[in-house]
Amino acid sequence: MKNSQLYKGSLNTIIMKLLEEQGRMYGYEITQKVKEITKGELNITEGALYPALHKLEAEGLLDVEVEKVDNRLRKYYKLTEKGATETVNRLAELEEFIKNMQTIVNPKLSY
Amino acid sequence: MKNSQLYKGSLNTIIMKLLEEQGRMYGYEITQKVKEITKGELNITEGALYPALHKLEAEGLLDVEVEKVDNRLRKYYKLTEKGATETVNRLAELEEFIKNMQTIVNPKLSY
DNA sequence: ATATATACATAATTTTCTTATGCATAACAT
DNA sequence: ATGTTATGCATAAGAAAATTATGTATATAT
Repeated sequence: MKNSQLYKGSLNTIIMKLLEEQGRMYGYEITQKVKEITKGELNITEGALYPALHKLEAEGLLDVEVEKVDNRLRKYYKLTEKGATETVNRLAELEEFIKNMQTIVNPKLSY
Repeated sequence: MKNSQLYKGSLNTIIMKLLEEQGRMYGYEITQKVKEITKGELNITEGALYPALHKLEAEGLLDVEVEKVDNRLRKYYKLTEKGATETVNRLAELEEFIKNMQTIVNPKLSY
């Protein structure tokens, strides 16, 4: 990812959320999309991304379609049915996580 | 921590924030405080906490004072000057992280 | 020609956590 | 009195997830 180790553990959720929103994406596209959304702050490294995609596929949460565009290979990923269900859970967990972290950072705002 | 791996990488920031706020705390107290703040959702395990405290101390970010209370040992930790400075940076990173994650989860709300 | 962008992949290592275990005292319930 | 829960620290083995460093290959811009 980047310097801040806070992103550790959030990569799978990020991937799944983007796929839920975009329908289907290929690896490189995901890295660019995240960079764009976070204004360059979060850079997903290939060494983290590709193994993560492979694992999600192995778990049956993603499906792959290989296509050749401009003579270059692209592997398009999309959520399976199981993956879509799981995404809902992960996003709920993420919201809880964010809420908890905000409570820790700013205890005065939570009541 | 708990089930959700999202908390990976956030333990150091949590410890430092609490110490900034509370002045000084001992390990067990930190686990209880976090449990209380998050209404039982986040349980810091000893296997994660103590090595983290030792590392922060080794990095010169924390100081320790050992005290005996009720015939039981307590190791009170507090931020060093270096630790206090670093805490400011880590909290800024945390706020950026939260903002970025919220943007990813809910892109419509960011403009 | 050379660098940058696009597009995938994996291997070695590091970081961080979980799980399991160990020691010891205090408080509480039966 | 005896067992369980709470308090308080610690470390070791293993798993999970990342970083860093490579490797391959095509396209595009300078």
